[in-house]
Amino acid sequence: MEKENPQKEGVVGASAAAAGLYMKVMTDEQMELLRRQISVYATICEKLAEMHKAISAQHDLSGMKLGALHCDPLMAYAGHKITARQRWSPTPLQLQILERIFEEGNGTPSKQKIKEIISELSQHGQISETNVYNWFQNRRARSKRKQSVPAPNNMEPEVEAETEFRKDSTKPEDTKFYDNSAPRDHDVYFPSPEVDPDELISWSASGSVMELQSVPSWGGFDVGEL
Amino acid sequence: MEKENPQKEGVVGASAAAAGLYMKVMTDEQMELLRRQISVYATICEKLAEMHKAISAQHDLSGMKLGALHCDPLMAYAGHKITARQRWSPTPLQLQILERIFEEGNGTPSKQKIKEIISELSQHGQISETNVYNWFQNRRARSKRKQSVPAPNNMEPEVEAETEFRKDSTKPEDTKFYDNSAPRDHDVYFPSPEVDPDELISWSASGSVMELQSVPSWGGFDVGEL
DNA sequence: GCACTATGAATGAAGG
DNA sequence: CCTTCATTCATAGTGC
Repeated sequence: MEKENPQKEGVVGASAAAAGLYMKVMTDEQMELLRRQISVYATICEKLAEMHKAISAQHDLSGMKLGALHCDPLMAYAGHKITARQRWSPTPLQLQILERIFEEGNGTPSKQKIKEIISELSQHGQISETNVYNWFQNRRARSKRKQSVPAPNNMEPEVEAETEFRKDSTKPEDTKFYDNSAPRDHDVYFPSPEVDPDELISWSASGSVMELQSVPSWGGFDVGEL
Repeated sequence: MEKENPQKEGVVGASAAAAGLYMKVMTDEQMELLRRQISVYATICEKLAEMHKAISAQHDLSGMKLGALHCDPLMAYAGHKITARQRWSPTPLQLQILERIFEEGNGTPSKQKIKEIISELSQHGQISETNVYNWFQNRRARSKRKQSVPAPNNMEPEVEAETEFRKDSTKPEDTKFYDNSAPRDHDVYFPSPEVDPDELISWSASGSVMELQSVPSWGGFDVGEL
């Protein structure tokens, strides 16, 4: 309730930036893409969980009906939970394709194009033309707003006390910035759960998990701790 | 404090975008996003390690409790509290102003109004246009709903169990793509729709975790430029 | 501590 | 295209 310390946050951010702690170049698009990718990762993880459960079940009972029973919590993914969702939502794969097409500079979603896209996307799940159309519309509008970040010429020497205001102005259109109540600085990047490094080493040695995507930018972070 | 005209920034941003090369230092916002994502990543790693361990152990001991124990948290990984990501919350003062504006019959929060509101609210704490926008949107939707709900008398008994119990609160942030997609093939995120437990065992035994799935989409990760 | 609630935020869809 | 609505997700705060 006492989150009335916006100014402070701004100062902190400024000092941190000045320290060169997180000076990274990355566009919003890239950020978004990264987010999507990791999202896929999360999904995969869940899927793995399901598999694991299946394996476990296999050891006990070889019955096939176990599928429904054991994966009950995960049935959400399996699909049809009683009634169909009223709202369409792209599957990760579809999303991938859509993103790709979107980035291809094919800014104009023409009817013809949509038809093609549809035929491709329908391979990965149910989809309709309106879905695609809407998606592109929304995507475009969104990315338009996303473009509002620190303007380049903001790198003026005077970055002192004015920082908070500058921040405000740097994200005019859309800022899902949740400072306001961020007394702590950005020292803690991620929780780094109590994972035994040994375990991680075991699998990381046999199969390179983390490297598969090879996100160079991550090098700037303490990912090595993982 | 309108000395900072958001519009000005917008123009600047536009020109930068027009240049087609909007390289910029990461904002706190971006930083937050990235941190969060990495957090998820870290969590996933942990879970993967656990699972791997569980599976390995299972080969030796027939005890199922181990597997179950490890599996549960895996599915519930969604609980990822990740890092402290504070979402914006209006300060009491801001809230007052917002409420007042809302009651003023200013039911339609147009872009221009938002800008005005912003410049006023920013004096009392960090805030962005999106925050204001969302606030009004939510506010309106909420009051609208509150009105229709208290009259269930005439309402037809919606026997839809569709509203599933979301109390499980263990929903991953990425479950947005529930289903709705493929009754016939929901291999959405995975190359193989119906995964054979046998295959899983094979890879789990070999140790290479990520290779098995060979997520095609990931190959397209266009972050090479990053 | 876990479950519930309130609410900020994301996004698909519709309207103009 | 741009704006708006509706639905849903995620999380912070709160009560058991």
